[in-house]
Formats: sequence, C-alpha cells, structure tokens
Amino acid sequence: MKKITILDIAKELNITFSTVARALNDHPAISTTTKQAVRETADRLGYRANKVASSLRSGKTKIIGVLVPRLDVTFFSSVVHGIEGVMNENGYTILLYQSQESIKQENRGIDTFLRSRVDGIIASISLETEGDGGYGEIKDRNIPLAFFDRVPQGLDVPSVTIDDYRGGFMATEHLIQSGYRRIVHINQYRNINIFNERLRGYLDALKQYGLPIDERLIIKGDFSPEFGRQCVRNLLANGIDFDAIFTLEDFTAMGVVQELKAAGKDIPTEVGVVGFANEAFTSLVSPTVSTVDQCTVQMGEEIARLFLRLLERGDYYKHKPEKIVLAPSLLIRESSSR
Amino acid sequence: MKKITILDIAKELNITFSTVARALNDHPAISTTTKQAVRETADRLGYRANKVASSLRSGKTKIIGVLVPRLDVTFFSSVVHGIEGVMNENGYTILLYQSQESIKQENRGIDTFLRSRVDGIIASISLETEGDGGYGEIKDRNIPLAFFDRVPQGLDVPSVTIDDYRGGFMATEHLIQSGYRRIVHINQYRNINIFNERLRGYLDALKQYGLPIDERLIIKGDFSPEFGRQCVRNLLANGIDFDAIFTLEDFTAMGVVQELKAAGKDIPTEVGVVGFANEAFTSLVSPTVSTVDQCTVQMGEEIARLFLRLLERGDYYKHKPEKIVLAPSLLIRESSSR
DNA sequence: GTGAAAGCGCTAACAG
DNA sequence: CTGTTAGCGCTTTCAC
Repeated sequence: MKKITILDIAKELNITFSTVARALNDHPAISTTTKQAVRETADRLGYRANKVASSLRSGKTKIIGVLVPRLDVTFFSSVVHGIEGVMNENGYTILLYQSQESIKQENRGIDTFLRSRVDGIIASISLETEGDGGYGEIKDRNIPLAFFDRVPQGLDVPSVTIDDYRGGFMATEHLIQSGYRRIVHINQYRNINIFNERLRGYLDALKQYGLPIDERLIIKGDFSPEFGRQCVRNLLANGIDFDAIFTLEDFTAMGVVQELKAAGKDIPTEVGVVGFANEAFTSLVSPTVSTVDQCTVQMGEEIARLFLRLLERGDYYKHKPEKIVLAPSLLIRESSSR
Repeated sequence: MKKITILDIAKELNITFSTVARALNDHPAISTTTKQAVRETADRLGYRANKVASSLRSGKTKIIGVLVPRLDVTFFSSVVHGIEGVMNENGYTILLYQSQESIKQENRGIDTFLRSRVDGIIASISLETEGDGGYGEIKDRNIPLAFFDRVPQGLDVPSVTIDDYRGGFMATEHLIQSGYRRIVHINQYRNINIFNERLRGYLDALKQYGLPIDERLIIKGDFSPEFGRQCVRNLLANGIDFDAIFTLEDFTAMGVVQELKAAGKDIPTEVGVVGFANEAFTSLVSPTVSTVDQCTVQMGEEIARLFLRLLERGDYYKHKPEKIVLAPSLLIRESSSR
C-alpha cells in the first residue's frame, strides 16, 4: 500500500495540493463540490492525514503528556482513565509515562514530553521529588502544566486535589463521635504533602474534641498490608492502650483488620478501623471497611477539563492558577460502626 | 524562552547545522572536540531536540499505540504498566487510547494511531469487536500489530495470552479433587474467546473426571459482585443442589462469597469457591479466595518484548506470527481448601 | 474559489 | 572530518 499524501489526491483531481489541504480542513473558501470530490477520493485512495507533518508545521501536536508514578496502582490508573476519557472527547491523545516513583525517571519523562512537543503536561509527582523537581522548566518554556493529587511545592500552577486535611479530620472525628478515644494513626515516613495533611487533620480533630495527643499512637512507616499487620502486632506486644486505628490508606487498613481478627479483637466493638482511598476491596471484605473516598475518576475528569479550559483561553500562565480542591467523602461501613 | 534549534547552536559555534545534527546523534565521523562543544552549547542554550521534525524526516516516531478497553480495570492497567515499563527502557513512548468497550471508539483509536504514524500498535479488543474489527487495515499497511489477552478472530498476528482453557480446567479439577461434585460455573453471555475457553476447561474437567454436565449449573450473565450475589440467591431459591462455584473472574466470586456467608453456608466446608484473575482483594478477604493468576504485568512485559524483537528484525509480517501462551497458575486459598 | 510558494526542524545522501 | 543540498507532508500567507 503506497503512502498517499494530499499531492496524490491533488493529481487525481487535477487541482493543487493546497486546495486539497483546505478542503480536508473544511476551509470556508472552498466550494462544496470540491470538498465533496476531495473527500471522496481521499477515502477511495485510503488517505490518512499525517499528524506528524501537520504538527511540525502548525506547532500543535494535540497530544497531552501524562506523567504518573505507576499505573499498577488503582488510584493512578483510575485518574488516567478519567483524563483520557475527557481528553479523547476533545480531540487530544495521551502520551503516557511512568516515573516509577523515581526522580530520575520522572525527569526523563519530562524530557521526553518536551522533545515530543506535547501541547501540555498533566502530572502527579513521585515520592522522591523535592521542590519543583524538574517541572520548573516546563513552566519556564510556557508549556501548560497541571498537577493532580501529588503537587510539588513551590510551583504555582493549576491543580486538582482532594482536601486531605478534611479527609483526615472527618475520619478521626467520626471515630471520636463513635466513642473511640485512643485512636492510633498510621502514616508514613516521607515528607509528602498529602500525607502530612491527613496527619494534620487527625491531630486537629483530636485537639478540637479535647483528646490528648499521644506520640505512641502515631506510627510512621511504609504502607502495605504487611506494615499494617506489623503495627498491630507491635501495639499489642508493647501493651499500648488503643481502641481505634485510622490508616493513611486502605491496604494498610486491610492488614490492620486481618491482624486484629487474628488477635481475637472484635471489629468494631473493641477496635474501630478507618482507611483511606476507597479501594474496591473495602466494600467487599468482612467487616466492610470504612474509608475516605478520593473521587478518582472525577479527579481525572476535573483536571482534564480545567486544563482544556485554560488551553482554549490561550494565555495559560497569565492568570492566577486555578486550584480545585475536591471534597472527600467519608464512607462509614462496618469496621467503625458501633 | 526562544525556541532553540540546531541552527542556533551552529551559529553560536560557527559550524553548519548538519555538523551539529551529527554531533548530537553521536555520529562516528565527528571529532570528539566538536561533539563536546556542541553538547555544551546545546545544554547552555537549553536545546531540546524536536522529535516531531525528526519523525517526519526519518519516518519513525518511536511511539507505540496502546489500545485497551478501559484503564479502570486492574487487569488492563497492570498490563499497560508492564508494556510501558519495557517500552520505556527501549526508548519507546506509549500513546494511549481507551475503546471503552465500544467498537466505534476502537476504530477511532486505530484511526488516531494511523494518523499519528505510530511505529506499532498493541491492543486488546473491545467486547463489541467482531471478526478482525478495524485491525485488518493496520496489517494491510504493514504496521506492526500485536494483541494481548483479547485477540480478534481471523487475523494472524503475534499475541500473548494466557491459556484460559487450562485455567478453567485447573480450577475445576482442583475443586473436583477437593471432593466437590456439583460445581456451578458462572460465565458471561457474550461470545468472547477467552471466556469461552474457561468454560471449555470447566466442561472438559468434568468430563475427564466422569462428572455429569448439568446445564442448570452453568450460568451466563455479566460479571460483577452483584451478579455473583444474585446467582447464589437464585440457586438457593430454586433449590438447586450445588457444593462449589467457579466464577469467570474475581469480582463475581466476591459477590458469591458474600451471599453464601449471608445465607449461612460455610466456605469451604459446605461450598467451595474459586475465582479468576488474582485481584488484589482475593488474598485480603476472609476467607481468602482461591483464584487463577493471569500474570498481568508479565503479560505486558512479554508482549512488549515480543514486539521489540520483531520490530528490530524488520520484516514484521514476513514470518509466521509468534503466539505466546502463558501458563496460568492456580492459587489455592481458604475458599476451596477442605 | 483556487494556485504558488515558503518553511516548520530535522535526516541523510553526496561532495569535498 | 565537515559542508551542501534536498526533501519529509503539511499549514498558511499572499496572490489573482
């Protein structure tokens, strides 16, 4: 199959290729007859416009780079699902890159996007990223940039996040209101903004309800079911008094639930548990686990729409960057209902 | 920030832009001194090669189109995770498209990839796709094409799948060997090859072990926890005798487990349950659910590697297409251990 | 309403 | 080892 260009169509019809180009782009100054004829021969010859050529000439690729830590984490794949859906409807395609939580790989991604001349970049930073990472250059080059969930510090660009502080507060408040008093919080050791916010919400809720803050109840580590199990084992082994556990995400909560059950503790009567993220399994397990919903798909759709709005308006960096904060919702399930 | 091209670097150094181009591409016939100088000024000026221009000229984009049904399904996002990982290591970037299980949207994806002049396409077909869908044209245009998991019928191209027949057989055989005799199989109503294969495995296992095939034990519908629950309710309501349930995927199995527990049936003593897919929650719930692992990330990596191997060899369609079939592994957990 | 011509930024063949 | 030259396939301005 020979490669067909607008020149081939032009020859076929004895017109110039510029007329063909205009017809294909539905230019107003082309007669309907010509357009008809051009489209018909284009179809007949199996013509497929060359986006590479038009991108080079026009300076627009209609491609958005999406840079996420890793796609095997439900949260990120759901958001990308949302982003792709909206971008697709608006004629944009997604160039995908995973940082694998590594700053080096993240910078390679930025470089690739820049070289690919994407029309914009949507990202969520890696766990290793500090300051503005390599993202500053994108803004310097005046290329539209927006973040979701994990936003770098010190870079004033549009973003969509959930109110993690509020999520942490709501979860803790709910436990307090359910009569729990010695509430453990499992967080993690890195200095990640969203996780710090959840911790802050926890602390403020305790304060507001006049409960003491006990350092022994605040645990930092890496999140996983195994870490959750280990935390419970340590708490029990050290004879630390507690009656509820709020974890920074659901996998850890799952481990917590398993170990509590193994230790013969009844959930929720003896110990209440609340997670974070609304992973699919939280509503399927027994007891069902209370958690905070992060509106993942919605987050993707919001960031995409925000981005498109700004893209259309042109002057991307001329305005105060819009920062959308979605309200998390607390899903009260069996693990904390007493 | 002005846009820097090789011409700017050339002017700066008083050499021609073709020398710059060669230096940048590490051409052997360029002195180390020149290369050094070129790279240094390139960095200093903030030069970023324009992939669009080089793609147009060279005819290679170093972009692979990946077309999947939807990214909010763990299976697909895991495979894409694997594909991106390997492609990335080999200098390729992923252009992502979701068919949303719609044939129309799938064809738009193919069109976009063709217009974007991707160097190849990796796909998993939508539930609506029949025959070779719109994929025939890709092969006709001699563009490398490969499938994973959901492969179209009547298109002889490379693929990576798991042995679904074997998975269905193993699951059923395991139940039989554990002493279960009246084994329900929940499948789905569409004519999808991989699902049919799982059913075939189920049937053959029964046959091989001399068990009767009872049509009332074979249920077809759409998969979801809710559908699983409904199936159990119907089985019980209709007084159908059964002592095990093998579902075509894990979410349905989860619903089955919930409803059996609600009905006071003990798992695994009264009823055994086996799912399919090894979703994260199957190892976290109680009882843990036996399932068939589909090696998702590995599948992505395999298809990417297979693809790269063929891409390098050139003559993509000159050889008999390689079809890799991965061996599924049965994970025996509490739900079927008696 | 259509044509002519320039050029986007690069690769690569041909010269020297 | 480096320079010259000709495009890749399209968009877009200026003509008529």
